[in-house]
Amino acid sequence: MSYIEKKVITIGIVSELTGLSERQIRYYEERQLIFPERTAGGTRKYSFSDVEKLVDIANKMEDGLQTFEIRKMEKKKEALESKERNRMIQGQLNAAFYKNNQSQRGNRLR
Amino acid sequence: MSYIEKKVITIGIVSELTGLSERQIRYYEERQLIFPERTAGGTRKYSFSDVEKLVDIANKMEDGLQTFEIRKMEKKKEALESKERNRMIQGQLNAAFYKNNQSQRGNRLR
DNA sequence: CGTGTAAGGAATTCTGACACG
DNA sequence: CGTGTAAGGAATTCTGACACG
Repeated sequence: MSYIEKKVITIGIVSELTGLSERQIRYYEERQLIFPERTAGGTRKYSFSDVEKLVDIANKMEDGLQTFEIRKMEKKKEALESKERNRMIQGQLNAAFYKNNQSQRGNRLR
Repeated sequence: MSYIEKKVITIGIVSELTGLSERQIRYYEERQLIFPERTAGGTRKYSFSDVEKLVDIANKMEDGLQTFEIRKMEKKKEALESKERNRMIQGQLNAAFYKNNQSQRGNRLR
């Protein structure tokens, strides 16, 4: 896993990095917009990726969006990405199948 | 500045990431092997780069090196890098000077 | 709905010191 | 020299609640 995804930053630092209050950051978690991990003691840990997402959320909030709308946009984006992944896997399968077919045919010709 | 250099990780997390005790991590700072930043309240903040350096230090300590030896190796490495930087800058200057000379000569020939 | 705040408690971190080998 | 540990205090974070609009 790359550094950008590693959950290692505590909420105070995230607050400084994003300019958001800790209250806001916790609230966006309550609304299922971000998903920090926890230490054994219960302290939240965020990744740089989370920080980026929070900045994005902050921008959308400024645009007057509500948390549930941002949540929806997020889910839609994930659905698109999942579809794209499937399309690529399908492409690989097709390519492999085609290649396999070609070699089968070659065998038959000899 | 890239994420890897940003000082955002507290000592507890660094301890988990490196497997070193907090005591060890603080001691290596005392011996000038790492240089965390501080929050306004005085809490140490480390970067992923620091984490990597700590793992490297841990390996060297296992090899029986003493902190001052590791410190020396570090300084030597920095000196080499500085030299290399200078060499590259000199190279760029030479190239620019040569190019300038060529165009000067071209002007003279016409 | 989204955010500030005061409250009380728990987890985290800090420093300086003593101990051991 | 390098590290563990107990001590006391300060900074940080946590939750649940009340407030406002």
